[in-house]
Amino acid sequence: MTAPDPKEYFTQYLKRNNYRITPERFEILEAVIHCDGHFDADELFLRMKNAGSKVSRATVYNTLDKLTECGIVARYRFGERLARYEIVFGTEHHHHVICRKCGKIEEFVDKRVERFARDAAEALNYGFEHTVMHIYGVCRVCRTRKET
Amino acid sequence: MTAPDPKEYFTQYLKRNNYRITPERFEILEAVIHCDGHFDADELFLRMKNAGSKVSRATVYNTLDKLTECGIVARYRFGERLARYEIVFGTEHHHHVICRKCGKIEEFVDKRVERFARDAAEALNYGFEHTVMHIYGVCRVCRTRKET
DNA sequence: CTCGGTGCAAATGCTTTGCAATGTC
DNA sequence: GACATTGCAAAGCATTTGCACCGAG
Repeated sequence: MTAPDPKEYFTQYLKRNNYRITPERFEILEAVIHCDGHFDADELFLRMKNAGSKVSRATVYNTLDKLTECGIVARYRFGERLARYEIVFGTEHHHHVICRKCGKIEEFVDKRVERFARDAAEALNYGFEHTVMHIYGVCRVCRTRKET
Repeated sequence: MTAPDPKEYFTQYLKRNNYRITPERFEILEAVIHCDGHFDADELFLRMKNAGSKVSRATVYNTLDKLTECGIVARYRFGERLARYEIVFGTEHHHHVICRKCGKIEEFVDKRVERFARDAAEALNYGFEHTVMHIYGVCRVCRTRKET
């Protein structure tokens, strides 16, 4: 059901929408594939720059938009101003638990979340697309340091 | 269980944390109480300014932080850079369904969501604080206009 | 050859900060 | 009186944009 390879999938997506196939776009996709966990746009840009890439910040932002549009990566806002990204191509749909003290983010998968979301969307007559659930709390480590 | 009046509650909160009781803070709380639905910081600032208030933007931001900390208002990021706020004092805990085309935001209450979030947090050994669920879809109106 | 894409730097927009003046405790 | 809070303007930060050049189709 999902294409076997994100590069292949991205190529199809670009063609289907009459976007151009450029080396920069694939260089960025390659870098994204090698990120694990969450990353932000500037972090990705700097990592690529340090690795000798010549792509510009603007192109990184532009390409992350395209990758988000086609569902290869997901964009999150964890109550911050900056956007965080994550590859979701070929992975199971999951949600996040965030520590309000140290910012650590953990993931969990539970099919029920999507069911709730779908029910709510239908009840309000929306065509469901996707849902984001963030759970905020304080992790075990931060709770044992007992200040504030 | 909740205090009867947000002003009273805010006063207690400020005292408890050795923050000062200033007229600006209560002027802002008053304005927040008269907002219905979601609003952003600048919108609130401008509304107050037009109504003749002398409070500064900085104080509006500062006070919204305090109101968020003590749970009188909630701060959301609906995938945008700006933060949106809403009074939640004395209201039922609810979630949001957002139209990806026109940006309309509707609310829904589902007790299962919070129960579920609590379980998930505990399973990962987090002290649960709160949860945010955003559901993205396309509203009835936007679906009937059938272009992209 | 035509436009969409790129790199750069400057601009934008939301939010925060520095600092001197003010007002709460 | 001490020090948190205020107002103002300037700074900050993530992101977007304008524009001249480049290269994919």
